[in-house]
Amino acid sequence: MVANPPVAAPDTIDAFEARLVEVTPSLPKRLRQCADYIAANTDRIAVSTVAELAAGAGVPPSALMRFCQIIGFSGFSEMQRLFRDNYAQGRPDYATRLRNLREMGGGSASALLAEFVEAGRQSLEALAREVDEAALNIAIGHLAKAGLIHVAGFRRAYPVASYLAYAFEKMDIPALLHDGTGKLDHSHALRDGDALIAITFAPYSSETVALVEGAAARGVPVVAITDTAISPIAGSAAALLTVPEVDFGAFRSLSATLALAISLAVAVGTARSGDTARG
Amino acid sequence: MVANPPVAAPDTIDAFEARLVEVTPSLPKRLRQCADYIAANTDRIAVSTVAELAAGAGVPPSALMRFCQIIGFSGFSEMQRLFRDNYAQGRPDYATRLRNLREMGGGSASALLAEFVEAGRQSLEALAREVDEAALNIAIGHLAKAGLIHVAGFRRAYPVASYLAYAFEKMDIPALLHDGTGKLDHSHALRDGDALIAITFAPYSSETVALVEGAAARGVPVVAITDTAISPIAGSAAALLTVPEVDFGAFRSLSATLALAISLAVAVGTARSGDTARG
DNA sequence: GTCGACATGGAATAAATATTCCATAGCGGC
DNA sequence: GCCGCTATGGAATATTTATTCCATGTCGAC
Repeated sequence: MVANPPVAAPDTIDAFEARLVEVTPSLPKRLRQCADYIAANTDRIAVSTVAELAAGAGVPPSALMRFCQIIGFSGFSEMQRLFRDNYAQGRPDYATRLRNLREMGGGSASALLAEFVEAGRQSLEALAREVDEAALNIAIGHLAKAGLIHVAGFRRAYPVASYLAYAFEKMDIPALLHDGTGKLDHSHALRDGDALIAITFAPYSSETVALVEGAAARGVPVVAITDTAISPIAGSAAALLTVPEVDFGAFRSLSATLALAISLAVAVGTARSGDTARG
Repeated sequence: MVANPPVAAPDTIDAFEARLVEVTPSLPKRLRQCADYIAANTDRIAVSTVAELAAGAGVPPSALMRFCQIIGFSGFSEMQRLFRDNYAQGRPDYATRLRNLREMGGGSASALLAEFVEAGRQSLEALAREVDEAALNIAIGHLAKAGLIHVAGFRRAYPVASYLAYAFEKMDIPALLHDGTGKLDHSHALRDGDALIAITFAPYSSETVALVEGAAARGVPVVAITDTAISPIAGSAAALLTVPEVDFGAFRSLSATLALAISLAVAVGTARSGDTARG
């Protein structure tokens, strides 16, 4: 066979589909089957083997290999890589980003900004997709009927905590920000009927963990805003809200965390003013 | 090793997470790293190799294998099969999900969250489009050579200010957060060679405006992060960074402001460490 | 009907990937 | 400080999976 004209491999899903449409009409039977099956099952490419897809299409593996090459890939693996990379909605190509951060000398500040904007955007989208609505409603329930809402978050969680405290204050909801000023221990301020919102991300601050455990031990409900279900504060939480935030080493965008926090605050405000109006 | 008690391999994602939560606390260092990374990246399991995940977690592949077995799987492949099988249920794309959340109705937390997420996203996109690169570079220039960086922002700008202070601290850059604790006036701390980052939005806090004017009068360069070019601090600023933040209700998302702030901080950190290395 | 060009399937091979095993390092109890 | 345990990293091996190659089949042109 003469070498194909050097068709570049598609580097986006859109390019892939365009190429698929382009070549399909001229394909012989078996390759046509491949094209049809692949077109109808693009979502399986990332998680299947050649053998599985070939079986699904009703062709031998070698036919599928030829198909991949006709599309422009060197083989199946290259095609699969395209789909796997694109699947990682929420954190595409972490390695590239870290490199961008390191190579700031070469890049401009606005390139750096673009990276953080992108990280924030993806964090927000992931939050919308993955938010646990049930947990959110449970959290609101606890906070709406709390006497005093304690808010705790240190280090990188502190901006979130302070924003929550600000929002509660604006809405005339009794809230106390545990900020560690003067190394005072505010934990004695927790009383029956109160509630605690704790925000912490790995590496988890020991103050926050201790406060959460103290609250849980006293029966004060804890709303935990954290990164994973295995966070040390997850076990003590009455409502566990995990935030899928894209993280560059030390710096997380906080976009998703803040969006969740402010939604929570406003929902609590609404619930409370409803109660007040009614009562 | 004696055979483990026959722990059945989790057969759903939920069972997997439950098992993860159960075993994590008793895990030694390396295996804990596996658990943490896996918990934070469950979505990558289906499309990654052992080697990739192990690298992400910062452990050798054999550690990750042990981890899989502790969870109850025969090995990595079995764990991956669970995630690949569950992968098919295509996640709704962002637009669809957003619509679903919004349709939850007026006061619901989900609907609020959808609005705040969308506000944040639009703010970020607007920032990427409209950022004043020249001003950003000027700001970085001033901050990179400042002796001490003062950070001021009150009320709703305070989360941004505190995040900046945190970021600077992480990078060993001398910075002082003017937080108004104890109503002390830190303005006497401004010295020649310092710089000030001031963040304020309408209605502009008088403390911030006063601090900016004081700094400008002494020749201390001011980096202003604000909402419009007619902000009261715009006139005194050496570098004016306006952030097109979309408000929803009474609260601003801060997503764009934080993205800008963290970019600024990292750029300054890079510029400074470059100078140090060179000097 | 024969020839040639292309398509096809399957088996052989190459490559990637998972998995096991073992030597050693670290840590706690004595 | 020594002993025994567990954790660990890396290299060897097994397994799976992708890829190539070739013998055979199919179809159309003459």
